[in-house]
Amino acid sequence: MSTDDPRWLDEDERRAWLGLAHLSIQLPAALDAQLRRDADIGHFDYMLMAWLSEAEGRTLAMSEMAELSRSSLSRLSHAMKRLEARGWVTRCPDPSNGRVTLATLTEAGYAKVVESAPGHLDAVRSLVFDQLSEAEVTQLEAIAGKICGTITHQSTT
Amino acid sequence: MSTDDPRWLDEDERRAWLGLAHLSIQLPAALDAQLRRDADIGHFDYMLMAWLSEAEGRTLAMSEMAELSRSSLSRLSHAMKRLEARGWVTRCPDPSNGRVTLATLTEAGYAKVVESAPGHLDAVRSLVFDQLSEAEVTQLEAIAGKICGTITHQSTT
DNA sequence: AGTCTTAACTTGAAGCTTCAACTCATCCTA
DNA sequence: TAGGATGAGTTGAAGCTTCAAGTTAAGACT
Repeated sequence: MSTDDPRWLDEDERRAWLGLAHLSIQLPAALDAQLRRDADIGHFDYMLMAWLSEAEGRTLAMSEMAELSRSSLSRLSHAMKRLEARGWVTRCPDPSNGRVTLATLTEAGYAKVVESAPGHLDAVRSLVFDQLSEAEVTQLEAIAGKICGTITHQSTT
Repeated sequence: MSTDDPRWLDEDERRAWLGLAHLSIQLPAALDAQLRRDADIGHFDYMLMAWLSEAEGRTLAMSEMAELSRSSLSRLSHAMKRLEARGWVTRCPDPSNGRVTLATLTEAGYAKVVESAPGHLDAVRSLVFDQLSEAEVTQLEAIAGKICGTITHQSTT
């Protein structure tokens, strides 16, 4: 793939790259820290429960969750084992398709989400959206969409 | 911090948030995968060597590297131990200040960076900058800068 | 029916990160 | 100048993620 004379980044690109690199380290770390400190749960695990809480019957198939959370099935499976051990979700085989596993949020799990959502939302607001203009929010969506779209395409190709 | 009636995200914000969340999962994973596959090294470890390769005398203090890479000293220390074991860096106490440790890239380490840089650069180009207009590059820098600035401030405050 | 392949997970080990505790050096202050 | 505080870094254990291998179920082919 690489040529003998790669096109290096120009000054603008370099600065943007540094910014993006820092962003993708610091933002997840900050959100994770908030949730761990205030709710004793990691960001990934929280997101899983949040997805479940919004789903029909608070239930989703493992593979649906893997897509939503952009994670491997393996990572998801380990995470769900943790959540199951804490009594926040249950898993059972889908009666209509034996190789699908359905995960359901328990009452306790739902309560946990409801309890920790405001603090998390505050963090997202104050770190991200309070800092950006409306225009920047739109730009951010476009930029993220383009990059993620490319990644998804490249790995399937 | 959280009020009883948090301000939820509106539709635009929600989409932007989803995009940003996916971006900060997928982009690091994609870059890490490229480097691991093509150069048998992780993205974080690679970045450390890249920083060193650009520094005066290919040498930096551990704490300088921690700032540059936005990582904890602990994470850095473990990573440097890996790189040291592979013969790519050396560490020694700063003669002029006994509590500073200076890390230096070895010849082998420099060669490793030179060898793997083009492939990594290609990935960054094709995933990020080939997808964005000049305007978007500028926007990205501004957006990332604002968010990271806030995070840095909040944790020091 | 019997075998082959693929899909949807699960598991255990290895690797990386985080956290808390510790060491050692330097600075400050009385 | 002794004693405490702070700064820089290391270490080991615990937790999380990734990777490779294994399991079970559903189609597909013969």
